[in-house]
Amino acid sequence: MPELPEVETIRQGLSSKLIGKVIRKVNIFLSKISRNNPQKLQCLLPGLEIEKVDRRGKFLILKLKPQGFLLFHLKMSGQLIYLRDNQPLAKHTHIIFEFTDDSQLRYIDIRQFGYLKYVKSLKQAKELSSLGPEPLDKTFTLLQFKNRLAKRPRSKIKQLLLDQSLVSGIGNIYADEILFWAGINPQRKVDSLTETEIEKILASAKKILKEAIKERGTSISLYVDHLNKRGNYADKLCVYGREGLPCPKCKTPIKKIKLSGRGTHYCPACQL
DNA sequence: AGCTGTACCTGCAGGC
DNA sequence: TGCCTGCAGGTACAGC
Repeated sequence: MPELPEVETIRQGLSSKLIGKVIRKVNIFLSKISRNNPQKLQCLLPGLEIEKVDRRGKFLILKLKPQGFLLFHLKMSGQLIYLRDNQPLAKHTHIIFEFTDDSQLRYIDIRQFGYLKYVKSLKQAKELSSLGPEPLDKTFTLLQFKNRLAKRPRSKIKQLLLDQSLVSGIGNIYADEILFWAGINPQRKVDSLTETEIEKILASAKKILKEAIKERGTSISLYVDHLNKRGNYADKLCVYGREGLPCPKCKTPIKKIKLSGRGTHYCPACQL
């Protein structure tokens, strides 16, 4: 479910709640969610303090004091919910972090694809080292984007927007929306794109991701923030999930195709 | 190297 | 009502 704007919304929310909290106890109900030995993790975490809440691509990172990091990947259906006190267990609650002030952080995941991993140093996290640049980073420029795309000239543009090693954080919803705003057909091969078109795609990516963060993410079905609240960007989607509905620009019905295994939505008239 | 299909899970919508 | 199929915001891996 969560792409960059959703994970960023959760990061901001958790940052306002978790900094300074000290872990008292960790309950792991479904051991496969933990990439570390669950018993070891349950021994190691109590007493550590949350120093900072970061995000890299679609990873959420809790920086711990005096040392260590907790990495979360929410994959399709993971949720991180903060609670002031003990509450009835939601179905599919797999991990509970209890803090010394009795508040809790719960990891909930219907499809069980997501995971948690503890590392002493971020250098040990190979899933982070293979990530491409942050699209909203000021240092991510047209030149850099162009050079990265140029390494895969025969690939389809949508496939590359989804490739986390090329640029991190974009998923299926925002890839479709980005290409709509750029007026580019998702099936276009990179070597057919002009410099102006690549520039439009980059500008569109920055604009849409920023707007989606402002709207606190997109809730189609499962996504909620750290307080169980839905995001508002679903109302602003132009193509994703709108097969057969009129294009907001030209009223042509939105088309849905399958592209590298993913549902792909676009306007056949506006996106050339 | 880079593509495709499959696997990992549960839940839901749609067709019959 | 219920059974069956396909699909879902992600990614890793096998096999070509």
